[in-house]
Amino acid sequence: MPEGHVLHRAARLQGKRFTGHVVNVASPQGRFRGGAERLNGQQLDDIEAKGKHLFYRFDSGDELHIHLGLFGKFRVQKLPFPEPSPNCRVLMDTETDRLHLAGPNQCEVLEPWEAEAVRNRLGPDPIQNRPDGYEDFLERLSRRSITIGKAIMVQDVISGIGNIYRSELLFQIGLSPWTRAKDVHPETVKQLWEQSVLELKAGEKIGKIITTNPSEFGVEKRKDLGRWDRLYVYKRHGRPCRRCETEILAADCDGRNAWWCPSCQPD
DNA sequence: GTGTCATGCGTAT
DNA sequence: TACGCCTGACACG
Repeated sequence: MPEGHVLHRAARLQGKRFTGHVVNVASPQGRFRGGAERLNGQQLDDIEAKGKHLFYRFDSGDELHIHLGLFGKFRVQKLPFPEPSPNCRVLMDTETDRLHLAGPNQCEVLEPWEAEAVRNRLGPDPIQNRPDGYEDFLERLSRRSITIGKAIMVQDVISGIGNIYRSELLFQIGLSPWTRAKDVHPETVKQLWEQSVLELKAGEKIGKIITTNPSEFGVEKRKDLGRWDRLYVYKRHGRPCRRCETEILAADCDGRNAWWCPSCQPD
């Protein structure tokens, strides 16, 4: 169940094992017909993540486009390979390593221009953190007459943020999810962008979403935080705010729950 | 065993 | 706003 940090981490870790190798590609589940055969025997040149999307570039120019959706899961395996699960959509093998993918929302082979179109549609990615990232975000945001809580989940506005980061980032910068996107001051938008860069990069590094500060809990490292001490507001409705003790609220925001502190994040 | 929920997203109404 | 799609973990009987 991935937000952007998971895909960047996957690209980085899989890259170490698979790029530069000629790979065997198969689909035990059989729902990647035409794709597996087309990629089989090609060399994998590069893996790129943007937002929640992954692009595997092969030497013919073909790009394997994967979006995990809510359920998709990668497993990287080493010899001796275990039996693939029946719902395995893609198996990609080198001589020594195997990538096992199950349950993706999207899994398709694209021409380079098609893959480029997917990437161009997406808003700036905080983990890529390109120089024009903030301006691009601000510009895409200012066109939306929706709340900021909705807007940062729209992948065309900013890519990679999911439901956990939405609530956590807005709490961290003290912005109510119910503020209209157009009304957010550019300085606050900048803060939101910079906080996104910080948190998503941290998430990519450790492979977990942890937004709280360990020192607030009397421990040194994030990994020493208890399971329930890692987030400020996500799924903490009815519990006291970690900063001010006010009761955390939850409400549907664009079809999914958002959590916020009404005192730290006033409307 | 069955039911519910989840870090997502596209399409129809 | 509702539903379909993809799967696994967990709570409950």
